Amino acid sequence: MSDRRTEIVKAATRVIARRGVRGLRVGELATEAGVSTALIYYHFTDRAGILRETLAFIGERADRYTAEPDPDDAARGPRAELEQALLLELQNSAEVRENSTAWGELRASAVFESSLRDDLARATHTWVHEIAELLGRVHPAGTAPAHAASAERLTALLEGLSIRWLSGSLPLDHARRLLGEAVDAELADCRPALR
Amino acid sequence: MSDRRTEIVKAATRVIARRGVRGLRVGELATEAGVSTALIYYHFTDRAGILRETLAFIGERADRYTAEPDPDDAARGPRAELEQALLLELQNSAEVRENSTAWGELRASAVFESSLRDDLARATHTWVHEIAELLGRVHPAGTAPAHAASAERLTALLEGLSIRWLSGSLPLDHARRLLGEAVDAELADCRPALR
DNA sequence: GTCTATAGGACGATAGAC
DNA sequence: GTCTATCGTCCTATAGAC
Repeated sequence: MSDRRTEIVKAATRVIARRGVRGLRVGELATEAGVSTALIYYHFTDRAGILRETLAFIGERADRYTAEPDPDDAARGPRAELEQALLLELQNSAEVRENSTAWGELRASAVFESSLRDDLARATHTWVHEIAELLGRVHPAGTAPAHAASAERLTALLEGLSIRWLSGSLPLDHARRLLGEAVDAELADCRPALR
Repeated sequence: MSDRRTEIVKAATRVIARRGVRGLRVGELATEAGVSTALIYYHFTDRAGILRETLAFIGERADRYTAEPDPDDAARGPRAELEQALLLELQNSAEVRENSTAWGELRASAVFESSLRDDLARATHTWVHEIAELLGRVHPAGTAPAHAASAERLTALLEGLSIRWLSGSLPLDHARRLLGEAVDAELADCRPALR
């Protein structure tokens, strides 16, 4: 991918984080990227093309967060790695906030645009799988299906807490605490056995 | 409120469930309601006015679901009432699906439109409070703060599972099972005591 | 590859008759 | 209260020069 294309995709991520997928205007994207609207159509054919590539970029970047743990966390063991992989997405840094916002928008848009659903389901599945694997390393006694279910609950909870945070219904530190407690509960493994 | 206004608000709920808050077109709403666009502006001033009243309607209707339990569930005790209050929102009936979709859109829109945030936070708080109260009746041994935290986790999880379902990343029966297990886990109360 | 300029259409909102 | 008709704006997409 050429540098220009990459620049435009990154600019699109910023605009989506600011205005939403459905608030993205090609003109505003052009200004953000410092190019003309015509150049954007030259590279991406149409608005749907911009969205498709940008959402793929967001999915990959979100994946990288969990797939490539911080070496410090890795050194502190799988438990720390797990907590970090989840809590990392509840942080008030510009990049994380941008990614969470864009990911939430991707999710919300897919409800009405079926063309996004396959990519989204795939990205979700990959993410859940990575968390399930971490759970397996923290808690080798548990079964694989139990870890899969825990991972699904934790990631869905994270998405729910994240959008509450971003929509102003839940302070960030409160969201982080709730998620931390949920991780503890999933690891406590005192729930009735597999149904 | 006049009959016509109510009709239009209900039509707007259907259009929002079909196209999203940001996909709502006044012309399409007019067709759906069987009136002219001019009449809509006569009743609601502008597009924002339509949205404001419709989102208030959605909030109230969602609230009614949990606030007015099915008499059968109430008779089977608070535990059944709690499970129903939560699982009720994961159902493939037209009305529930419509409400879940519209609620999710309201949530997602509030990330970018601060004018919606106050109403949304209030509605969320009311909902969490009702669930916390049910938890207190199921599990009188627990403390109020613990019930509040459980209610926040369960409702946030429900929102996360709901949008995964609606966006095609999670089958409905799977979502229902994950939520049921989470309810069991919150009631098992084996997590480390209040932090 | 990148620009300026603009065509063409969609949409929010209003005017004015009834 | 309700309609038909339309205005003005914003936005996607393209034409054509460099």
